[in-house]
Amino acid sequence: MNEAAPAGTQVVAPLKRETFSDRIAADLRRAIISGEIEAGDQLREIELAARFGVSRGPLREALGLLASEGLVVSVPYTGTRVLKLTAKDVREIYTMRTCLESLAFKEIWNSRSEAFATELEARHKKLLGTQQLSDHVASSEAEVSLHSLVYEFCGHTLLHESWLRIAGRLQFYLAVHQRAHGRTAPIDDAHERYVQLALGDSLDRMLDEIEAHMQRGIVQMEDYLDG
Amino acid sequence: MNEAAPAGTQVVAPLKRETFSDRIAADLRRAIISGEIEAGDQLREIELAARFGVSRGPLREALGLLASEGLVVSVPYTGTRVLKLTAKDVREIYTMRTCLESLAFKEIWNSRSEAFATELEARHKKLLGTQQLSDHVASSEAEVSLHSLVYEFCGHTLLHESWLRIAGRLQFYLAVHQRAHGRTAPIDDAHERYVQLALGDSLDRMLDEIEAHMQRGIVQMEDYLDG
DNA sequence: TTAAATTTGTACGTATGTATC
DNA sequence: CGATACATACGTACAAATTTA
Repeated sequence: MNEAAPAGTQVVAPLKRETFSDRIAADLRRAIISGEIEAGDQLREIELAARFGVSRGPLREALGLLASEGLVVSVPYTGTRVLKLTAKDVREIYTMRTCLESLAFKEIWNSRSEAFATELEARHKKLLGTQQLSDHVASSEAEVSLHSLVYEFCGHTLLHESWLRIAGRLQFYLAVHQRAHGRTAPIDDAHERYVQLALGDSLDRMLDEIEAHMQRGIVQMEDYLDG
Repeated sequence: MNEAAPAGTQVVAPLKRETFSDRIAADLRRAIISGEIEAGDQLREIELAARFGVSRGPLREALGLLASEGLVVSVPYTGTRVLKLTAKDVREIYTMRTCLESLAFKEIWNSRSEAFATELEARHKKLLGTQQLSDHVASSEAEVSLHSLVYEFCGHTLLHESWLRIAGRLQFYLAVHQRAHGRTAPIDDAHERYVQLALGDSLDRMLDEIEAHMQRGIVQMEDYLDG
């Protein structure tokens, strides 16, 4: 997850050299989401340390980061494995999202800026682009990025932090789901109405849309499991 | 090669399932909440490693855990410091709680068990006990424990996980606040109505109570900052 | 600019828990 | 049940990178 600075909020701080752990965590995250490392696979410290050209210290640190995001599961003295999502997990992600995203829109509603609107439409456009290219990874990333915007702009640090913690799992699910589906997105554009209402003038209708949007996500998942 | 066991490693006690990191994280958490280590203090790795009789490895792991709970803040190459709560932080904790706890009660409402009721009253009783003893740490722990119950019973793993991530910060704030106040609790029992409605038959009234309960917490904090 | 303090990363050895034969 | 292989957990010492004074 990139800590995208909102448009207009120029980061003054000189780019700090990221630590090895951060770089490795990012690489591993990408490998997991892209499916290069499959769900349930064991992550061996020595093997990965060699692969990334670092020692076990930073690598363990990176695994710890991914574990705190829930993307991998560590059991003391036994090992670390890539998360295997269950239907219950996905359902929980969606009910959680409904809760968090509703709060985010309540917080931001009366202070939505021009930059917010511009960036929202930009990310929507980007999402539509990736969907046509059938790039599962880019598409899932774009979808998460679109929904991230409200958290980035709402000014609620703790809420944003909580979102980042489940965003990785969501993107993981989206990528897996889309790969299994063989297509990159729902047939119709599920985000057209979302963007429109987010920039509209009725908070209540937006909150209803969030609820409905998430409900559609759950139904889609359950249909996939049955079919 | 070590010919004899170095002085620092007399920890020959048989390892239980708990790793060193977990034990140290728990010890540090307690030290921070109790005020033994003050807000803003720097946590030096070698110093702490010596204090707990472990090497840097497990200690860094423990710091990573606390950082993921938000109780300490790490900056690469500069150090790790104990969280210093701002008024905004506390406000965010309470709005977040409103959001999460409402969801928890919605989830559990139609499946509240007898065990849930029993345990809720037990924890309420325990809270009242600690408040009379003027034990700030125990009191803050008991209050967090009371509110934890619904998350433990609602069956929503992700929600419970999200709660645990902010529970530490909440307890930290409660302990600090109560120490500064010189008393352990609000003058009236703020949880009487909470428990009563949680076991009642109106979800809507419970949700209203959660909102009001959190609002009281915010007001109390702001009064304290002004006075 | 230099120097000190601290964190970060590397290397290798030992200890311990888990799993499997 | 025991032996063994394997991976993680932990210890120590040293080198490198970064920030601060």
